[in-house]
Amino acid sequence: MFSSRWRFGSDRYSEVNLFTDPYEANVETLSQAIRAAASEEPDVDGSVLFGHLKGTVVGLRYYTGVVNQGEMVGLVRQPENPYDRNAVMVANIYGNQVGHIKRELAAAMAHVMDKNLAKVEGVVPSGTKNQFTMPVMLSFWGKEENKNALKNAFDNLFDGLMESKDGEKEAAEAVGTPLLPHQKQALSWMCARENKSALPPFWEKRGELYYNSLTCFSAKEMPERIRGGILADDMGLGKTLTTLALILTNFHNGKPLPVEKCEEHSSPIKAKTKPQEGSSAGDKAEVSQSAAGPQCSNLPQVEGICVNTTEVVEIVDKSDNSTSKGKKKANKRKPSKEAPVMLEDLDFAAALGGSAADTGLKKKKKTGKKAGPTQSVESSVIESPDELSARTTLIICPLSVISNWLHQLEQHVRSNVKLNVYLYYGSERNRSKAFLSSQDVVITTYNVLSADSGNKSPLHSINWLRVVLDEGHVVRNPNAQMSTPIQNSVKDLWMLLAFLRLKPFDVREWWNRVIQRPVTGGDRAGLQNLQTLVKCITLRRTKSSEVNGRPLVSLPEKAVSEGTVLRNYADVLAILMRLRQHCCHPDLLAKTSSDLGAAATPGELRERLIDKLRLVLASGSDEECSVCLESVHLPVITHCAHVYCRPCIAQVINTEQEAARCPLCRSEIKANELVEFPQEEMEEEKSTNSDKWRTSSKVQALMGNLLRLRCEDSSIKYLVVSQFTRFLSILETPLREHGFSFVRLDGTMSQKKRTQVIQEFQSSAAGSPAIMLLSLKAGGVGLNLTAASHVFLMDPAWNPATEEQCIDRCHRLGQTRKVIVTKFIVKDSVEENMVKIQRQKQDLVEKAFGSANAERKTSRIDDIKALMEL
DNA sequence: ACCGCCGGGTGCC
DNA sequence: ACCGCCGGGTGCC
Repeated sequence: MFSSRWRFGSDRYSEVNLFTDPYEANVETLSQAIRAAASEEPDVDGSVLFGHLKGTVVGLRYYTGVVNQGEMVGLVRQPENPYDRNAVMVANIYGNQVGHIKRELAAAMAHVMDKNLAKVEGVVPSGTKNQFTMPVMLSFWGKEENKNALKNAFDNLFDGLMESKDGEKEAAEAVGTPLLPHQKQALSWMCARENKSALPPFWEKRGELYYNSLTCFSAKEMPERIRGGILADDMGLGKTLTTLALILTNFHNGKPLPVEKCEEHSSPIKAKTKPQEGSSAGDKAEVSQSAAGPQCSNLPQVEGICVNTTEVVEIVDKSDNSTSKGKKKANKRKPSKEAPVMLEDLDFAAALGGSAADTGLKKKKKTGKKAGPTQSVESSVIESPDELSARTTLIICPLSVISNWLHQLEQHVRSNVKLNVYLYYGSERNRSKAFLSSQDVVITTYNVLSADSGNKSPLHSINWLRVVLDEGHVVRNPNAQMSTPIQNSVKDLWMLLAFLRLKPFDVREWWNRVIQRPVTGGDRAGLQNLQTLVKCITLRRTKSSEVNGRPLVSLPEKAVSEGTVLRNYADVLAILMRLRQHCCHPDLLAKTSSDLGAAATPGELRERLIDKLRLVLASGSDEECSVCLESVHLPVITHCAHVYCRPCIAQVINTEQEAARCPLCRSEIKANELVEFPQEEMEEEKSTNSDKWRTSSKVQALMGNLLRLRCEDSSIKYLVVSQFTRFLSILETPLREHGFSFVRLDGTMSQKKRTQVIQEFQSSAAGSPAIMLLSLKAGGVGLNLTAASHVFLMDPAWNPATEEQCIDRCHRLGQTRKVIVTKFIVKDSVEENMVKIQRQKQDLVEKAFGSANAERKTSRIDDIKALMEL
């Protein structure tokens, strides 16, 4: 037999036996009791409203009890329930069972109800006709002194729910840009990470002790809670915007940053690189009046640690695969259904923490601290001015992204919102602690941070509200030696965890013993633990992630902004290509819109990819396919702007069963997204660009040589070789002008035409062509051009072997003369570096004979590094 | 429940 | 295949 107690209203009705006789006389009594309870002030005994929580009633189909919209329901503990000793039964006002509180929530409520921490009321706001589940709004009432105990109980019991990553949160009004769904998710998650104070991963409460299930360590004191996390989204998903939204939305306990609004349309951002003249009194004027100190009594105040923070958000670009690509298995329990619970739970926590909880005021006349009815919530949170220290968010980032932060602040903060932003940079930076801590945002760089170390540094002595580490991978252990990428990643991770002060892994020894060594030793459990750990504190989405069944970003963005300069090396190639073209002749520069970064529509993207492809193809250049290592055949370009032979990349896509990735940058690639060069444009390309002919230094150098040599010996024949067929076209003009007879051989010609041209050139008859304009990669092996004894290489190739081959076409059996090769290299240009690289390659081939081909795989990227002198 | 979750059937391209 | 993927069975506490 169940004996249950209504925990409703006043104590008079606290003991009602629901189950002895549910359908008889008691019904009347019970409903009367409930009505009486509802009409009565529940706080006659001094109870206050702790907060609201939205829950779910499940199992409706098993019971007959019905509820009307807006009706109250009874919540009855069922400690004897054979399925769950935490069960909380839901009954309508007649005492008929409606269903049960969903299991996870019931666990929390059972604790609260059994410990008598609060009385719980339930109202069903909607969905009363639902077949399976219905929502229920729960409110918690209790004695002021129980508030903290209740909060702790919920924090721990909701540990699992809290980490739900599926909830969304709207940004504060001050954020002018609407957030995308995945950004709202990130905001929700970041707020939760900051506001909640659940136990860190692997910690649980066992009786009076706190126990770590990994280290088997137990402590009387609660382990320090970690209030930050790692937002490890892919590039281009809006980490900066989301972080700005966080700064404005979650000033404290889920409340937005109190910001001053001004009428005029002045720039909201006052990023002051120059220190303010005048005294600290002048500095004080920067503090807006409504900038009340937060209630930070429950925030840990730690002194003397390198980075002194209460709340930390880390932003890294890509967490390493070893940690983020966890086995699906570990994903077993994803409480997505609980998302609304979590959101409500946030409000609940805010209500618990807030001294003048607005929800409370609505229903109750609040006793004690009297808040005037016209007083706004913002003005009611003003606290002592010495708490100002926790107002400021410190953003640390590489120098190169400072402008991005400032720009995004400008762009996304409403223009009528006055946000104090200070750029803590440059020798004249204002080091006043009072000034800095009066700012809303202080931005600085890692270099300034390390230069500013020591006691005098304000960066280290201010109690920041939160610290944001942008490009977190920059934070590295300075003692770290070169090691494998995986080991480095695990080390990086340790740095981040230590920064977050995740006990006990902030102590290196524990980290090594429990995580690092097992993981590097290939221990499965170790890896599992690492994954669990990272998953607890990390939110990571890729561009292929989906929100509500839709991809995070539309296609064009996917190809854009993918990675660093070297990773997106097609851009570098394109630039180098232009430099090389410019060395030959200014008109070679294809007139392209070319900036891949600005493509807005798939159509535009395609246009730009074709432009890029045009650059690469610009005549038989020796660009090679990274798959087959030969020059590209049937070239296609991926959305990440890398060029391959179509058959090669098709094979890659077919071989990788799941999502195929670009061999160069690991972006996801799809067969139907490969862009090829449209045939018509190929022709059109040829005809354009011949308005006015002009010369170039290489043209003049070549003509000078030819004219001089013609005087010396008119019987010599010449090969003029370039990678750029358009350059060959340009050369035709002065050759004709000076009466040279020439032929041309390039890759576009049919086999028949080639044979004809070669025969013409090889002929020793009088009037036969003296010059062949030859595209570097034209023609196959076996091309016999022994008639030529002088080769002009107009532009250097990446691979010396390509040039070698070309020279060999005339330097072969049948050649009677000494072959002379002339290379034209523009001084102080990219070409000089290319020649250097060619020499190094030659050396390499000579030293490591046979292994040259294996080396070639990575060589192009290394070439670029060398060219850039990286 | 127009879901999520589970476990069985199944398996190149 | 000690997988992934598919589709059917299923569903509170």
